[in-house]
Amino acid sequence: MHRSHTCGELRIDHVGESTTLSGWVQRSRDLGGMTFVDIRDRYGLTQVVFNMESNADLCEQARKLGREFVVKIEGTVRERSNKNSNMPTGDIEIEASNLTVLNSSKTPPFTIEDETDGGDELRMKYRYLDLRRNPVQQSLMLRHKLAIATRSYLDSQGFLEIETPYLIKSTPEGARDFVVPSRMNPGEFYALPQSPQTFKQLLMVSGYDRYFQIVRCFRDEDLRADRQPEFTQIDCEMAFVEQEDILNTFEGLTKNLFKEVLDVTLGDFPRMDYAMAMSRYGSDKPDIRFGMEINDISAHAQGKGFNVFDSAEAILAINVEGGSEMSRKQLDAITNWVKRPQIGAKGLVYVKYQEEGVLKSSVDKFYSTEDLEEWAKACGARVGDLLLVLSGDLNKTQKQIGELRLHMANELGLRDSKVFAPLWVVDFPLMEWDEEEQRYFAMHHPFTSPKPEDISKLTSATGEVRANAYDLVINGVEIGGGSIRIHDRDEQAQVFDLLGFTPEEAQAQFGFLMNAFEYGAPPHGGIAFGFDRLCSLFGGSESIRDYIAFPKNNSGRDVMIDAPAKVDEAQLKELSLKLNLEK
RNA sequence: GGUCCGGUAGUUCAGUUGGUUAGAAUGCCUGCCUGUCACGCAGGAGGUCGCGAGUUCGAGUCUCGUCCGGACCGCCA
Repeated sequence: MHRSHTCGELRIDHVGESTTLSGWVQRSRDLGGMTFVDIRDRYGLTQVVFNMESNADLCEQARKLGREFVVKIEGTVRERSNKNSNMPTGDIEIEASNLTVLNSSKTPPFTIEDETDGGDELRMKYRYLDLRRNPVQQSLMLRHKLAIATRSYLDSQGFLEIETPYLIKSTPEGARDFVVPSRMNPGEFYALPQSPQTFKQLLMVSGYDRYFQIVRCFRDEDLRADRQPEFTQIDCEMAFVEQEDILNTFEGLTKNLFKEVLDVTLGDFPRMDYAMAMSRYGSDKPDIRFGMEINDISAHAQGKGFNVFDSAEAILAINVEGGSEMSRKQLDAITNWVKRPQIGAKGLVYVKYQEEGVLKSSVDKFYSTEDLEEWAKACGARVGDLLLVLSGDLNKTQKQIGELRLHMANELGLRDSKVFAPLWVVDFPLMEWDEEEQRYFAMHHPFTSPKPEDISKLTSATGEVRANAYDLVINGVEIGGGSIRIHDRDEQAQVFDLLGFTPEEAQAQFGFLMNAFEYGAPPHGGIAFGFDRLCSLFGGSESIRDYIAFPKNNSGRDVMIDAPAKVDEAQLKELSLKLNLEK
């Protein structure tokens, strides 16, 4: 037996008991006559004491222990004379009677502590050591709790977890596929699923009317802090439902997870249509933890001789409460921020509401105090506030000022990770026009149904058709998204047609689905939650990598195992593949 | 495909206008120390300044290229 207790469980009540602990040496303190060694496992930390007086040999052995040695300690639980209230086991210590080194360790390249001295790169290379650190273990435990709570809740609601294949077929729509060559079918490839979308719809056709799966998905696109090439979804689908049923069901799941895992009680989620989200927040995933909404002041700002505004399609402003004290330097910094290529604004106009009747702006030459008061009124600004104004093309300016809104909120500390503001964004457009390719693309995916009242516009005003699609947004993060699907063959064929598929292409790519619709497909719809993002939201971190045991780096590499890697010639030959590495 | 930031001791970083032997903290090693818990004290070892060219009397420092890491834009139905 290597242990009778974990390193996190012994308390004052255990005093006098004999115990066996196994774990890693966190740190040792050699005081000459006695040596303290802290032993760590994922449950906690326990102090072991060795004394020259009572057992000199053992104490000598203990002095030789290095960090991260794996040891087995046999001894007696004793009350400490000097207690440490900072640790749960701080009232007791183990007086060792025996010490076994189960394995030695090289000195790790970084310290295995909460505040490690290791940088990201090194920690990823030695991820197995990073995973020993308490904050990382806490993150993975949080992930586990969320997964268990999800399964438990959905099970209680009658959902079945059903696995779908990972080796499927590549499709042209959507993200790039990861592709897997087939040895037995030379020249042919599987693709890894971007989501189990079509399979879960087929399960609906098959009558499994409540399905879910915590499932890995794959997309061969560039990475971000919140985007990995393989990621996990809580993928769900229901039959015989309308949008309202889905929203209620998964609002229920979300509330339950917050209650179970964080003990946070959420009220009912507000609903906001896409058009309003864009006009008020400049984003389809608004952060509504704070106000600072976007105001259109075009009516007040045009026709006064300021050419930049007069020639703009839209003039949009946000009101930064209490911002009128900002220095020239601060305002210049904000101006530079919006002018960065990533934002791409040409410039920034500001108005400081300094006192009643005193408004100072960067465009005083063109606007009177009365004009500026009009703006302030339109934005609900009061004395002490600051207006920030961007102008230009409506869609672009909306997004830019939406970004500025988030930037200012970050600067002002308005985005508290302990506060949760969920909402449903609904009524997304069905399709978006792509200038480059001169065709429509499905905004959600091609299986999304149009709103019945907009179906008449499908061919005449395609871009105006709204979809039965919805996103769950929390704190400006898209946590989930879904739709009521098309379940009628002809309607699905029409949508493929609008997306530029020939009937033959549609049949070749998605014939299996459309054929299935001919055999009694029930009305159905669903949603998928980004599970990694949900974890990071619950854990209060920006990066999902903290919640993935073995994540990929910025370039999609696993630096620990050094993947991807070349395969040898024989392997290529077996797969009937030849490399063409010219650029 | 693009923009920006970074790469100096095991690690995290500093390094002025281009100028003597490249520093700090921490970790590591040695010694001392009986109540520490970031123990303390004393001493020591540890460097291809990512790599390659160039400018210069002289490059960690400037220029170009390249590799690696990070953030972002495009992309992500």
